[in-house]
Amino acid sequence: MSGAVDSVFFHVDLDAFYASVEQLDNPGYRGKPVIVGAHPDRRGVVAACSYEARRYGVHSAMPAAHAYRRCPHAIFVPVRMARYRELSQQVMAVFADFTPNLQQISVDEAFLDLSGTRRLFGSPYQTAVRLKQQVRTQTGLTVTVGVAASRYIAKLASACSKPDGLYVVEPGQEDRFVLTIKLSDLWGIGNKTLARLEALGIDSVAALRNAELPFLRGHFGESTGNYLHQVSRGIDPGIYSFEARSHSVSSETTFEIDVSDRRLVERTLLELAEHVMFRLHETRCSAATVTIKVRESDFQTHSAQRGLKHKLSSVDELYGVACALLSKRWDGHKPLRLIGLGVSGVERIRSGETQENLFTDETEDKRRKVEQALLELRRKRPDSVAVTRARLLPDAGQSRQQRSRHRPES
DNA sequence: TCTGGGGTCCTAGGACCC
DNA sequence: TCTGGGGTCCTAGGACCC
Repeated sequence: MSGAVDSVFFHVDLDAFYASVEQLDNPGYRGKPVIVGAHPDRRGVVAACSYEARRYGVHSAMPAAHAYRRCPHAIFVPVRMARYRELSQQVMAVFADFTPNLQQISVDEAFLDLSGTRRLFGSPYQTAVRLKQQVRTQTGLTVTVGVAASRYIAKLASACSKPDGLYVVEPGQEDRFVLTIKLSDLWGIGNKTLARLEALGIDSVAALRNAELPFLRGHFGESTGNYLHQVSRGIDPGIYSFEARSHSVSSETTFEIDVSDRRLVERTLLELAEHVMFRLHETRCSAATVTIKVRESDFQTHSAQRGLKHKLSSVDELYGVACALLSKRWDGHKPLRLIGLGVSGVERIRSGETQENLFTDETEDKRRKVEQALLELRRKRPDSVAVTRARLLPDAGQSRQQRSRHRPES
């Protein structure tokens, strides 16, 4: 498999992606501070911002109200995820012209395995220059490319040369390269770990490298200890595997004002159940573990989870489990800031798997068909209110018992 | 300053079994 | 009686990333 050919990985990152798309689509925004995310009057944070906004100290994950104080003349725009996905696909298509070994890890970044392409494309540097040009001419966007013999180092290399950058770490230089990186810029070291490291007198990559492995394992556990030991030496800890395993699907809502009205909380939970279940149907997946999450006014967050003996088959079932879990974690009075619902252990429904196996109950089977029809209808007419369940409409003042007997309309 | 939404992975304790 | 030790599964919470 390997051996003769040196590995070459690109990590390619779209610069200030959401904000750049807004500037691309709205020429009037170019050269100005653009902040994508929540409206400053409302609860929420900055999802992305242009480099012009960063000069005022604005950064992603900052509360929108805070960003407004720092940069009141900025252009605040909401997230347009569908548009970003569209452009993301165009960019990924450009990448695919360079290699079939393409690993997209989020909407705005990807790893490209370009091992063994030297004769075809020239040096990795030349290839990266051409890649940047092609993205720019075909989409109008700029990217930063990090090049290295491993994914982890390639990712660090792109991170330290943004925006519109290109950085090549030559093979064999990895351990020297990581010494130039700030400890806080190592991927996988967040604020908490940083603070704990500093409390131990470790405030640089060099200091981290001097720490013994048993010491790190003792303080941070086996996994994180190994991780810190490896990355401080420029060794790829191997976190980006291709393995297809079960995953999770979730949806959550932060209320504009904290809510203690049980009916409103349950109605929101039902909306979340619909959303999660539709996404499962859409991808022909199923799941058997349900988790709810509540966040109280003081930001204390709790969750409750239950594994089921069978795969979930309907919104009503998911909603039923969610309500049961909710009463475990919420007394029905304390104001809630957020409610969330998720499923895990999500797997593709195998094509050979008959519906009889999956849904023994005939009613369940029927219910699922209705739900799939609803999904289709929504896909064709996304704004359609007609197909919204009666329960979701305002003033659906039914008792919970009535609700549980309620069937999806057909 | 007042903290989104969508994910992944890890840890730790308790239950349960042999 | 006075009680080991290991393994696995489940659940809750936390750290981190984009």
